[in-house]
Amino acid sequence: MARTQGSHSHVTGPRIRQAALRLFARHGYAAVSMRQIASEVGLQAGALYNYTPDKQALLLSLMTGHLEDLLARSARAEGTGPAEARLEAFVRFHIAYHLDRPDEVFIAYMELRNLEPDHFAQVEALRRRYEDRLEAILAAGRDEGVFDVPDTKIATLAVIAMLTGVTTWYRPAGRLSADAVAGLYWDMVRKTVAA
Amino acid sequence: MARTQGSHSHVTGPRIRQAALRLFARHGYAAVSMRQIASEVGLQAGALYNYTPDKQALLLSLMTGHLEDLLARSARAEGTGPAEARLEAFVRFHIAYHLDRPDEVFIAYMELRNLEPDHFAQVEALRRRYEDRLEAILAAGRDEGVFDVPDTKIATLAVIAMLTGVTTWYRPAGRLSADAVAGLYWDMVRKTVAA
DNA sequence: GTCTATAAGTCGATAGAC
DNA sequence: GTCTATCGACTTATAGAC
Repeated sequence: MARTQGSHSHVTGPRIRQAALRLFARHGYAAVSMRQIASEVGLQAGALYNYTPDKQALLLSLMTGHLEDLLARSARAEGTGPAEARLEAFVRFHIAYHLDRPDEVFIAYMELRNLEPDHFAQVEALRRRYEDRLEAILAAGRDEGVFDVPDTKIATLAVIAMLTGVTTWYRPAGRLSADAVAGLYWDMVRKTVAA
Repeated sequence: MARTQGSHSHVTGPRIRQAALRLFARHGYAAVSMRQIASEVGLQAGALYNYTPDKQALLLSLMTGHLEDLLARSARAEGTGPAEARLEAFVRFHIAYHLDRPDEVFIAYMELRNLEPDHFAQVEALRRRYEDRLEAILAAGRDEGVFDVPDTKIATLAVIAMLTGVTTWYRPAGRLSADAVAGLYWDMVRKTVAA
């Protein structure tokens, strides 16, 4: 039974992260001020510094949090079957996850250039690990003889770019459901790598 | 024989645009100040306003200039043959053009959210016209019976996303030439839409 | 066409009261 | 933990001298 304190740090922290995420995605990291974030949460700007050492650390934390979650969940979704089954699971997972978290996906890609060099390297390493998961599937399928992929690295980047592109146009109220979209993309990916 | 004037407006204007393009692509529109652009060209900030009414107009002009050039050149590259030949021409043109102008491509996509609503609509209309060119090719191929494309709109967006993705990883000094990359992508696109 | 100077406001971050 | 107040630096854009 934790004693009720005058503070709300356990709820304020997440609310700050959520507000920052939304504003960064909408207007861009450089265009959003700490005062705007604070105002969104109902605080004064100075109070934010109880939760983050500075604005840059807030951005970094949003990006690494997203990519670590992406990695952990993709591993669970992928399973251990034959390459084609793992590829289908990867495609359907990737689309569902990305359509569910458009803001996270957006800043993890668009705000890379606002990261200081050390932080950029950290984020790039996580992204690279995700790409490597897909490349391993393509290489396995080629070895099994079910995929024809002349260059697994290029094919990996091409497939990820194609799939991630859904976030630029998909709207929940649009003519296709997320599942229908995933089905169409899986058809295209399957043909792209088919032997 | 135009009289030599004390001014250099015919050369200063393009140099300002070039500096702005490079800086916007590198650091983002919101993170770049007019002073930085001026300094890059060897001017004081105030002098920039002889060439653009404000910072926003400079960004808009860079984006529309790029997209209008893209549209005009793609029309010439595409030709009038059968659908598969036009698709191959489109793919090879798109990759060559994008690898040649990474900064223009980057800001035309990344800085959309820094456009005022009217300007955003203007840029989106140009982008849409480019997408429509590809969709027309896919629809023609389906009618000819050489392509199997269940949803031409989705296929259009998927192919463009896949192709444009090259700009995020391609480096001229890398292991593959631009032509080799275009060949690999053409193989993948061909399979993606194949009947 | 470019300069200097300036207006009028915003920025990130900190200090200290409560 | 949050507030108010503030520092010093920076911002876009304009005015007027040359």
